[in-house]
Amino acid sequence: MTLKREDLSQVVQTQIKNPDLVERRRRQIVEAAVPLLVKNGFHKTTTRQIAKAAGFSIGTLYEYVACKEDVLYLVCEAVHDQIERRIGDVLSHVQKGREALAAMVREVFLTSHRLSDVYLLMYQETHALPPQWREKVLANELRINELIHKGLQRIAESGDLGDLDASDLKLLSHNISVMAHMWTFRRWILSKEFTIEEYIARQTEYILKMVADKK
Amino acid sequence: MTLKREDLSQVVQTQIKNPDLVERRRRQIVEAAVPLLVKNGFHKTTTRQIAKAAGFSIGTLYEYVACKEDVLYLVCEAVHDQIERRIGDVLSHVQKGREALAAMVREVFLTSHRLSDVYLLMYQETHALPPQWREKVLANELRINELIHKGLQRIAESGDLGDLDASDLKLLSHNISVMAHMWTFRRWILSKEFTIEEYIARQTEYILKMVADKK
DNA sequence: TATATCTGAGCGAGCGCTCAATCACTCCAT
DNA sequence: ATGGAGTGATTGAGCGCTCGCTCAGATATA
Repeated sequence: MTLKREDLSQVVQTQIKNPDLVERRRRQIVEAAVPLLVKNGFHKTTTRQIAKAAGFSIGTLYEYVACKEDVLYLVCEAVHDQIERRIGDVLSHVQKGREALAAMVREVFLTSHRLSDVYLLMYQETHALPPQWREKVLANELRINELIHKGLQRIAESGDLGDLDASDLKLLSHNISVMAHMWTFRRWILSKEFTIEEYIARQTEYILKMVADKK
Repeated sequence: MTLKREDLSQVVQTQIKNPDLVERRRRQIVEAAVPLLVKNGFHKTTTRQIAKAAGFSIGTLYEYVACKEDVLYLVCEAVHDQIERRIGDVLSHVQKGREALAAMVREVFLTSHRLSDVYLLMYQETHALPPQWREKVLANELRINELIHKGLQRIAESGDLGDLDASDLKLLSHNISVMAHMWTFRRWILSKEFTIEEYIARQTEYILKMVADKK
């Protein structure tokens, strides 16, 4: 579910009348901001830098954004949007059984891998957001987890995953998310031992063990 | 292994002659800084606030610390120190077999739980440190993981954990760490479903499955 | 002409850090 | 005993600078 224009403008204020322009400029802002934020962090990145990288003046930046935090929020929204779409796609044609689980895990891990820079950024800088938006970002994270959870449920219904109750499935979905994020946080050490593919293969084995029958 | 006075003063500069005083004042600084940093983050916390909370003036603060980042570094050192000591203690009289593993896991999780505020802080603010010290902090994190790894090795040697090769044990130790940290990052949602004890119990089960024999 | 959008010099607040002055304490010459 | 010189530690007003944000005017568009 993409965040619609009206939703956005309710949250992030602007004086500009043309909604298409707002959307276009905000995309520019996000695209310009991401590499800067990833490289220097939120606090060391200046609004002037962002404006310059986006190709217009600070004055203009502040026509599309009410404060610096808005930029971070727009970035978070955009990223979660992208993640949700990717994982949602894979889940939409999910099979049954253990191979399906493996496929889902693979996609979650790869998505996390591809977006690891921004993911790290989000983990580190979310707390710089005003409370209201921090909650929105957390809710987004939760929605992604809900996708994984749904996938697990559907796979579990097919029967060959061992007897797992509802809260098992919930906890397992978080475990999968976090094991995926682990590559983001610990790549500096893990990549000395494994490639991303090896990492996925190993972790998939462990996940399959976790969902196996009790002895 | 506690950081010795000489080691510290090599890293964090000071003009003060009396080493005991340096140690005492720095303890004060850390104790005063932690709650402020946890609550407001590194960038929103002022050096004046820290000095005031520690009970002396900014001037004095800067006699024991060369820059604001030093404070964060001292905090990280202190926390890692504490974690390492706790986990080290438990591992020093570790038994054999699966109960030993459960006991170790329990301690790692509880330690992570007790220090979750500061742990979150470290994850979020480490990148504000100068590169040289960020590396030192990462190295500390690695040393803690090494402890868990050693524990796993010793337990695995007793034989009833399934056939795990060296890199299995390494990856598993990271999994244990990260599952412990998960409680820090996702307490806001996990605690709706589980108490910390329930969480530990469930995750221990999963971990035991992960180290079990292949079918 | 009227409206929408863009510009960037400049404002003002806040913050890290300094340093001249002060205080506290020791020790020795008287 | 005591004055005072020397040393180490503390103080906090204030400097210098950065950065988020504004707004009066310029520019484009219809």
